[in-house]
Amino acid sequence: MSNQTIPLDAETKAIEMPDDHRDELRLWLRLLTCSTLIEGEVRRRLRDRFDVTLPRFDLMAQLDKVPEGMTLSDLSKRMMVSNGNLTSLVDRLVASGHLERRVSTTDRRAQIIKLTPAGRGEFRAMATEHEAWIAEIFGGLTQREQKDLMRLLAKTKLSARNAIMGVAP
Amino acid sequence: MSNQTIPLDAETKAIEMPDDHRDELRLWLRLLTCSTLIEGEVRRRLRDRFDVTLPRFDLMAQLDKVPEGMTLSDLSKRMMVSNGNLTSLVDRLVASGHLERRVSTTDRRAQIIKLTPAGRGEFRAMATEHEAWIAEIFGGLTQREQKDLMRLLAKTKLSARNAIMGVAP
DNA sequence: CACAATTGTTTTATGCTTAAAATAACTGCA
DNA sequence: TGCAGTTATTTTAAGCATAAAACAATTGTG
Repeated sequence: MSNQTIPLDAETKAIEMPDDHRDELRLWLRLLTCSTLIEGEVRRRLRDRFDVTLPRFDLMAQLDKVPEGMTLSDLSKRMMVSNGNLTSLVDRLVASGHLERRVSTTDRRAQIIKLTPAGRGEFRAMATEHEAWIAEIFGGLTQREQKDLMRLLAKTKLSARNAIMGVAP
Repeated sequence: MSNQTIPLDAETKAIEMPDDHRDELRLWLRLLTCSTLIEGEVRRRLRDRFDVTLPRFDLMAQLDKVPEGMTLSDLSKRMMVSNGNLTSLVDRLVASGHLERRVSTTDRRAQIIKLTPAGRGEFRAMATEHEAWIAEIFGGLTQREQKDLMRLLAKTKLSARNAIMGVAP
């Protein structure tokens, strides 16, 4: 398809370079670094403070938003993880008393998963601290910068989705 | 520590809200969504086009930058993964002929890992396509927007590092 | 030299993640 | 009704990831 870039080094742009995509690559690596850095710190704190993993926290966060609960399939769509993944995750959270599952009355294949009162209480406590951690982590940015970043990330998300889904021509 | 501004923008702010960090939370979730979305697509394409996983690609990318190779410890620092993690990853890539390991001449504990010529050739081919994918994914942003995003992410990285390490007072 | 501390790597136990295959229940329709 | 196709979930096999423990070799210091 494309002619590849001839990797002359950093400052030598005098010579022509048909497809230079290194700026985008740097941008992606920086985005990934930020994400990895923050995610790692959140994992660490959840573990140290509450002895909980991020996947379990995320799962409870989804359920907290929907008090009546939802099926495993709904949950897997919302969390953007595979269905099989959730089976064992939910199992463990049921075993620890955070979640409750009951078979749907209208569809015997499906199960409705929801937080137990205890699970909800525990989650809320964690969520409050979690929110403060995130505020601390982004504290070096001004309101204005946060707003700009938000906008640029929204645009990035759209751009990525188009590249992934294939943009309708 | 800091008194935060009370963001009076949305509709629900008549009632008092002592610590509202929801904007930062939204920002973090958006950053994470972008990162997850792009990473997932890169994984998918690496797998479909080259039958290689992202961790293996990343490992080879690090080694491609240093032709003389490096120790497992150096590699784990650069890749920000645990040492034990690399053991099996390197094993597999040695088995498939992409990597070569030899015991250091100066330190009998250490091993120098490097790409084989075949491994390097294969990696270069993958890297070229990979770079084009990333350019495609970020293609919806103007040069200006990319530059702004780069700057804001640099600042985010700094801010996060400060929160993590504990900023020197 | 001796030996404590450090450094480089592997092993172990545990958990998350996926894709693909298997199982079970539901739905639409001839 | 019967049955093909779809949908909900679980199982399986493989890989990635970590922390902590174990081991081995090196370094620094009295």
